Amino acid sequence: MAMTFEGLLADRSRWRTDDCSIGKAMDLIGTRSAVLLIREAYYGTTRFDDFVERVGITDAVAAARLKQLVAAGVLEKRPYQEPGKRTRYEYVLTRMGEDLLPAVLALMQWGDTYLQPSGGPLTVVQRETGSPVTIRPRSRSGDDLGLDDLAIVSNDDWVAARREAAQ
Amino acid sequence: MAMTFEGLLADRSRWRTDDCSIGKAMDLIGTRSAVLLIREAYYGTTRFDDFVERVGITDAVAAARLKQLVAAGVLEKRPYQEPGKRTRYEYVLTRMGEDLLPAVLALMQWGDTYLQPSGGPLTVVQRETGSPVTIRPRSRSGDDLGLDDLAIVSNDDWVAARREAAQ
DNA sequence: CTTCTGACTTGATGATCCCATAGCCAGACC
DNA sequence: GGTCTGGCTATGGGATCATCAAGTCAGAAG
Repeated sequence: MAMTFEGLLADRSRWRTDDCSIGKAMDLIGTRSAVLLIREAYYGTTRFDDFVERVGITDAVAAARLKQLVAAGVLEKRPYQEPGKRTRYEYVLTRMGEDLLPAVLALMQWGDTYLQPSGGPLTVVQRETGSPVTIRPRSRSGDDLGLDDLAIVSNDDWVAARREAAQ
Repeated sequence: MAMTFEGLLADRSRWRTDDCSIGKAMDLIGTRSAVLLIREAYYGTTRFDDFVERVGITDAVAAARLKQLVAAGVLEKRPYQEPGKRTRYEYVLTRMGEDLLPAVLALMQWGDTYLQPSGGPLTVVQRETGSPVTIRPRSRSGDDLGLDDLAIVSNDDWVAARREAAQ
C-alpha cells in the first residue's frame, strides 16, 4: 500500500470531505445547550427542572433540546412515578448517549488545560482507586499515540489493504 | 473521603455548574465550521483557499472562523512565500490546537458508529502498524474505563483528599 | 372547587451562523 | 498600465439559537 503523508495526519487528496462523521455529529449535538445537557445526564440528572436549573438555560430551550436529543436517540424518555404523585417523564442516556462520553470528557480535559486559570473545578477519577483519568488515542496493543503516530486512510483503501494482507 | 454516588458519575450536589470547562470549550469551538476547520488542519491543510474548498463553507465564514480560532490560540497565522509569489499567510495548529485531537477523534469515532450507515468514510490508524486507533477513558495504570468505573469529584475535595492521604 | 406544582408550550426579540453575491487589494506577469 | 489570482472584507437575507415573559394543562392537596 503506497501512501505518502503530506500533512500531520494524511494524504488529503485521497478522499472527499463530504459525508464526514464529524460534520454529522456536529449537526446533531453541535450546540452548547445539547452538550451541557448530555454532561448533566452523565452527572446523573434525569428530571426536566433539574436540567433547567443545573445547565442554566431557560425551560424553553431545555424542552426543545431534550426533544431533539430524544429524537436523535441520545436520550430516552421514560415514565416514572413517585408515590402520591402523577406520572412524569425522566430523560436517561441510551447506549448511544453513553458512548459520547469520550468526546465530552476529552473536551472537558482540554478546557481544564487551556481555558481555566487553575485547572478546572472538577476532576474525573477512577471510582475504585481515585486516581485521575485521561483520554487519549490508543493503539490496538494499548500504546498511547500522539498526532505524529497517526494516519488516516480512506475506508475503501483500508478494506482493500486488509484483504490484500489476508491473502 | 466519604462520598455517595447518586448518578452514573457522581454526587451532583457537591459542586456548582457554572465555570464548566465543557461550556467554555463550546463557547470557543462550538460551531460546525470551527470543528471542521480544525479537522482540516489535522489533515494537513494550511491555506485559506484549501480550507474553503475542503470544508465546503464560504470564504466569508472561513475568514471569520479562522480569525476567531487564531484569536483563541488554536491556530497560528504564519507568513510563507512561494518562489515568484508574494508573501501569504498559512494557518497551522498550535499545541493547544493539537491537543484538541482526542476530542475531535472521539467525535469522529462516535459519528462513525452511530451516524453512518456503514461505518464512515475514513479510518484512523497507527502509522507504523496500520492497525485501527480507538479513544477511550483510561486509568493511570493503563486500564480502559467505562462509565461505571468513573467518578467526578470537585477539585477542592480531590486536593484535600490527596493532602490527607499524604499525611 | 380552587390552588399549586412540575413540565412543558407559545410568542416576541435579539444574537449568531450560514449562504450568496459582490467588491477590494497587493503584487507577479504580460 | 492592465490583468489575473489569492486572500480576504462587506452587505443582505434566512435559519437556528438564545433570552425573557407569559400561558397551558394534569392531577394531587387543601
